[in-house]
Amino acid sequence: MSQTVDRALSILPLLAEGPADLGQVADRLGVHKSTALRLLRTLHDHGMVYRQSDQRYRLGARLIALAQEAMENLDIREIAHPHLVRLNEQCGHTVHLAVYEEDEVLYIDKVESRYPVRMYSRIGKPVAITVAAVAKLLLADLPEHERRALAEKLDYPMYTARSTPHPDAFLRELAKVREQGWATDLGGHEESINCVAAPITGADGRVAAAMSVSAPNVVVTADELLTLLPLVRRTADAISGEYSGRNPTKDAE
Amino acid sequence: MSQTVDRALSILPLLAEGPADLGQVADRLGVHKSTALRLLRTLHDHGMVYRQSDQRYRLGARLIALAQEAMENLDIREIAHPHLVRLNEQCGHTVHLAVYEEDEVLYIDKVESRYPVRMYSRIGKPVAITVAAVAKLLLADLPEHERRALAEKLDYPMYTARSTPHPDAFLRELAKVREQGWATDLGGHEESINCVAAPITGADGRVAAAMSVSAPNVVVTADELLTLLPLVRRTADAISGEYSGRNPTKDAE
DNA sequence: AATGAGCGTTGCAGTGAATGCAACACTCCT
DNA sequence: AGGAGTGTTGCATTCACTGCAACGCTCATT
Repeated sequence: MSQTVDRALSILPLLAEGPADLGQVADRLGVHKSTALRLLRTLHDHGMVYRQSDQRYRLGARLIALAQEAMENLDIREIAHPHLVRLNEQCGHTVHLAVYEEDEVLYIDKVESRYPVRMYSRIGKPVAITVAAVAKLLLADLPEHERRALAEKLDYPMYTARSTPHPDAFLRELAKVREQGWATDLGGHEESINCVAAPITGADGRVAAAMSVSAPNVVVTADELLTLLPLVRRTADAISGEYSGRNPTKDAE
Repeated sequence: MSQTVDRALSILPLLAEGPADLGQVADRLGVHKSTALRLLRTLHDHGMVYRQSDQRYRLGARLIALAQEAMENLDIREIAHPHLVRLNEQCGHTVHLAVYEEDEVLYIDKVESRYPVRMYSRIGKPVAITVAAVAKLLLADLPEHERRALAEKLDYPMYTARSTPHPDAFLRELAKVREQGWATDLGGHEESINCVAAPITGADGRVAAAMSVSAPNVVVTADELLTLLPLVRRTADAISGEYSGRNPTKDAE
């Protein structure tokens, strides 16, 4: 809506790919160098971009700090964290918490596996939306038309042979997930990694977040992992209860 | 420099404090509601802010994702991480990695203590700049005038009785740190937590990052923690060597 | 039901802020 | 020295942003 701001903000994802100099930024924005310079200067004043010693620009520290605050303000995270830790203590595997927002699913918390073999993922990283178990739960709860529209719009990268190949398959999977109230990803993202996930619901019954337990084949088989499902669901329900205010929040934890 | 962008970016820290509605944003920016609306819309289109169900705005998922990418692009982090993990395995305490950028010091990596008592800190969070051991190292390396200017500009919150009280004390501490090549924080941020830190230098000899080991009194005394100093310095030097390209980067780790 | 307050939203006219240009400063090659 | 490639600045033009005022909507209140 606002041309100037639009252009300025377009610079950020561009720099996220890697540092760029003034000319490159101007080119990719399709504006004159001087225009790009002034936009970058404004971003710089706000700490959103940083000028490194070779004069090129990259994303700045303030951006990271802001994102940090943004995450801390997500109160579901606060509530869920101790539960995730407890679950991790019980099963030993990696535990994730994710939320959906505007066509993206994001990990917002993680408790690392206690086993030496860990999976790669990072808090703040967008999830592989077409295959991740948590993504399925979050998308399955969208209103019908929104879900369809999103499914059509997405890319369906074939991470592995078991990745969701196309919108139809995805929508069928979502229907199933919606039906059963939990989800899995059995090697759909990385060949040797399986996940089981359960939804966390708010006071209105909508799915507010999703959590999962992930483990590589070398540690437990998919079948063994599935035996954890009741535990995962109980944990998710406990978080739901607290989040929706059914259980009074306990100060001492 | 650019009014519109300036205003738009000013909205972000404002929302970082917590969700706000249109009127509040407009007031705090000192602009008309319609102006604020259009700025927010643009931010929204870029996923930088999110409109929650009660219509209020908060920071959005894209911001978090961008910050994530920004951190992954910091190659010093990539290089340092395995060293930090190894150090953690050796001593068991919390290990931090921090960088300085435009008047701020930011934690960019962290390996959690293996002891049950952990300290609070988060990747991406700005460091308590006047007391943290890593901050001292990073600031001690600034050019004289810049260091003075910054020292004058900072706030000096008295987190504890041992916090740095004022610019003079801070500058003296920085001089000492610069001299000895390592730094400590003995209860200056939290009464019961001590840190030892060492600098990581780049090819040009400047301090590019700093790392620290932190532990609460209940686990080890300050004196015991200080015995780890040689180990911390060796680790920092190893990272420095790799970062500055003196040691060829080993693919197999 | 009707009233009104408190929001967010939209069209519009005026104007000031952003734009692109061209000239300049600077560094790094050859 | 010359020249190519940067980033930077001043300036005139104009177009995009602004503030206003009117509208629509939801919620309380009577």
